[in-house]
Amino acid sequence: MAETEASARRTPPTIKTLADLTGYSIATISKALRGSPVVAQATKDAIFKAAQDIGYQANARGMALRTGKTYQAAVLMPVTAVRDYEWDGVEYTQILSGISQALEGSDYRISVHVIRDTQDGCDMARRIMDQGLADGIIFSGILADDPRIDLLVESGFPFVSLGRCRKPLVYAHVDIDNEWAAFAATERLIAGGHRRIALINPQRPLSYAMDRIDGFTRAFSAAGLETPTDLITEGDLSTRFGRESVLELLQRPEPPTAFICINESTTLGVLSGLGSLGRQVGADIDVIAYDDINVSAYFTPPVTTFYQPIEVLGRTLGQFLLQRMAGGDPQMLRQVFRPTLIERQPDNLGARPA
Amino acid sequence: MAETEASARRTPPTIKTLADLTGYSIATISKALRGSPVVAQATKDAIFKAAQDIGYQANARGMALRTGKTYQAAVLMPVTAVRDYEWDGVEYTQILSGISQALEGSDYRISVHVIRDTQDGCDMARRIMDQGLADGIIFSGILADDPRIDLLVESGFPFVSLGRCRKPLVYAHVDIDNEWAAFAATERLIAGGHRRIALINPQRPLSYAMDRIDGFTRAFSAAGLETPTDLITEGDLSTRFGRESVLELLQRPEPPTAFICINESTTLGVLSGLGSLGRQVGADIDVIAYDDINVSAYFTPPVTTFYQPIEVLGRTLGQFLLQRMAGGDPQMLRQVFRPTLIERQPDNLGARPA
DNA sequence: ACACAAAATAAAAACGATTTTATTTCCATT
DNA sequence: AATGGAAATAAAATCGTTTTTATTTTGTGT
Repeated sequence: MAETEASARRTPPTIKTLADLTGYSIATISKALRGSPVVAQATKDAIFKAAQDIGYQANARGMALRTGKTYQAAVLMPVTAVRDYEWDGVEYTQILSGISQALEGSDYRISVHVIRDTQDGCDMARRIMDQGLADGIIFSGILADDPRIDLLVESGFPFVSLGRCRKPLVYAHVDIDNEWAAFAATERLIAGGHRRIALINPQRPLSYAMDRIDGFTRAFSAAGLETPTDLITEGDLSTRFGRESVLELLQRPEPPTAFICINESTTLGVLSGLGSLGRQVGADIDVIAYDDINVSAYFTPPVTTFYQPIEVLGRTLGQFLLQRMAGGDPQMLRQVFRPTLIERQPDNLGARPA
Repeated sequence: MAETEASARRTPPTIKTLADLTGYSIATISKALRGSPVVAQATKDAIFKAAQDIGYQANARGMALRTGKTYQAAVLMPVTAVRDYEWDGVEYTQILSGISQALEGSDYRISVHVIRDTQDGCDMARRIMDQGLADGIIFSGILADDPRIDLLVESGFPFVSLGRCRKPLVYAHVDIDNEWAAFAATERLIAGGHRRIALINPQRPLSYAMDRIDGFTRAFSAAGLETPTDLITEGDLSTRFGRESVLELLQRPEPPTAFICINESTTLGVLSGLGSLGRQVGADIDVIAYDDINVSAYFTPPVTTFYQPIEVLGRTLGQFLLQRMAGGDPQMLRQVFRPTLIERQPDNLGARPA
C-alpha cells in the first residue's frame, strides 16, 4: 500500500506545468523566473506566486543542457596512497565545510574528486574542463611548478588554489604565509638560544615546502648564523614520518635541540619519538608546530603553535570561486593568511644553552 | 596569442558530429555506443572507431536530461557546529577516499553535501530525491530512530547508511559491530580486575551510542556484576569532551579505574586529562580505545585499541551503493565489521586490584 | 482615429542525448 | 515474381530549460 502510494508520486512540476496553470507561455515563465526586465511586473508577481504555490523547482538538468552550466564546484581532494599508518588529509573535512559555507545560498553544489597525485590532479582538471563536469575548480597541494595552474590559467577556466606556485602568474588563490611562519618560528627558537634547529618539512616539490625553507633560512641569516640545512627533513606529512625523523636526527653526532613541525600529524609523531627516547619537551628540547586543526593543546605536553583556522581558508576559497565564476578579476582574488602564535609551554626558551 | 588560441577551442564533438562523420543517423550512433543488439556488428565497430578517433565523450547533461539519471552519488557529510576546539570528522576524508575507490571505473561521481544536524540531513535527502540531484545517497551518523532512513526506505530511493537504526527495516548498510566491540573491551577490563569502568560515549540518540551501552552492560551482566551506569558520559566526540570527562570523573568519590573511549579524538582528550592529573596510563589506570584512523600508536603511551580501517567501510559503502543503484536487493547489501584488537600496552591488566 | 513605436507575450529553435516509431533493405518462402 | 517478415537504419519525438525570433497588445503623438 505505502509503496504503491510512494511510487505513484506524480512527476514534479515543470515550467510547462506553470505555463498551463497561469496561461502564459513557457518563454514568459522562464523569463519571469529569471527576473528578466522584459516581462511586466504584474505578470512576474503572478508567476512567482504560482511557482511558490506548486513548489516549482527548476530542473537542473534541463538548465544545464541549455546553458552549459553545471552549477557544480569541483574540489580536488588529495588522498595519498593508502598506507596503514596514515593520519592524512584530516583537515580536508574542514576545508570542505568552509567551502560549503561559502556556497550556501548560491545555486552551486560541491563535487569532490579524489586524486592520488599531481598527475592525477592534472588529468582530472582537464577532464572537468573538457567534459564540462563543473563550472569551477578548487585544489590544493600546489607544487612550486604546478602543471594544473599553467593549464587552467591558460584556458581561463575559473579556479582557486589553496597555495601558490612560484611562477609569476595571476590567478585566484588563498594561502598561508609559510615563509613568514617559518621565519617567525625559527627566529623565536634562535632567540631562545637554539642553534641546532630541525625543520620537519614536506617534500620539496611542494611550493610551501620551499617557502618554509626560505623562512627558516632567512631567520638564520638575519641572526648572522649559518642555516643547519642538514637538519631539514623531507617526507610525507604522516605521523610516522615525524616519529622517524626524530629517532634519526637525535642519534646524530650533532643532534638538534629544537624541532619545527609542519602540521599536527608530524607533531604527534615527533612527540611520540621524543617520548620514547625519554626526552622532555620544554625541558631539554623545544617544539614549535604548525597547527591545522587546533588539537595541539591536548598533546602532552601542549605544544606552542602557529594556528590558522582552516575553515576560514575554506570559506575564502569558496567565496573566491563564486566571484571567479561570476567573472571576477583574479587579480583581486588573492589572500595570504598569517597564522597566529599560540604559546602553550611556559616560555622558557633561552634559558638553556644551545 | 596563446589566449586567443585557447579561447578559439572548437566545441567538443557531439553525437551529431559522429553522425555526419560516419554517415549514420544519430539514433544509430546512440544505440551503437550503448551496445544495443539491434545495430549490426560491423556498424558498431565503425562507429566505435570513429568515436575513438575524434575523442568523443558523451555529454553528461544531455544524457542526464533524457534519462533522468545524474550519475552522481551524494554523500551527506556531517560537520558539527563550528567550535574552536574541534577535531571532528577527521575520518571523513578516508570515507570519501574509500567511496571514491569503489566508484572508480563506474560513471558515477561524488557530490558532497555538508549537513549540520539530522534535520538538515533529512531536508537534504528530500531535496536530493525531489530535485533529482543524485541517483543515490550515502550518509552516516544514524540515530536509533532516524527519519532519513524512514523517508528513504519508504520512497525506495537507493541509499546506503554507515550505521544502522534500531527499527527492523530492510535497507543497505555498513556498520561496525559496536555492541560487540564495547562488550569485548569491557570484558577485557573486567578480566583485568577493573570494576569501575568509565564509558566515554557519544550522545544517546545516536544508534551506536546505544549499541555500545548494550555491549558495556552485557559484559557486566555476563560477569555477574552490576553495570556502573554512573560512569557513562555522553557528549560530542571532541577532544575537549574526552578531557573534561576525565577531569570530572576522577574527582568523584568513587572514581573509575579504567576508560573506554569511543574514538581517537576523545582518547587524546582522555590522555591529556590523565596527564594533567599526573595519572599514569598502564600503571594506575587503563584505557582502551576505538581507533578510527590508526594514530593511537603514537599517543603517549600508545593505547590499546579496537581498530577498523575506515577506508574499508568507505569502499564497501561505495560498492553497495553501486549495486543498489543498479537495482540490487538491499537485503543482500548489509555488512557489519568487527574491529580487531590491537594490544599496545604491556598487557598487565588484572595485576592491580579494582 | 491612425499610424508607429514600444512593451508584452507567444512561438519556435536550440542544447545533446535516448527512445519510440517509421522506413528501407535483404532474404527466404510460396 | 510477389509476399512476408526480420534485420538494419533513419526519422521524429522527447526530456526541461533558455534564447532567439515573431507576433500581438498597448500607449503615444498627431
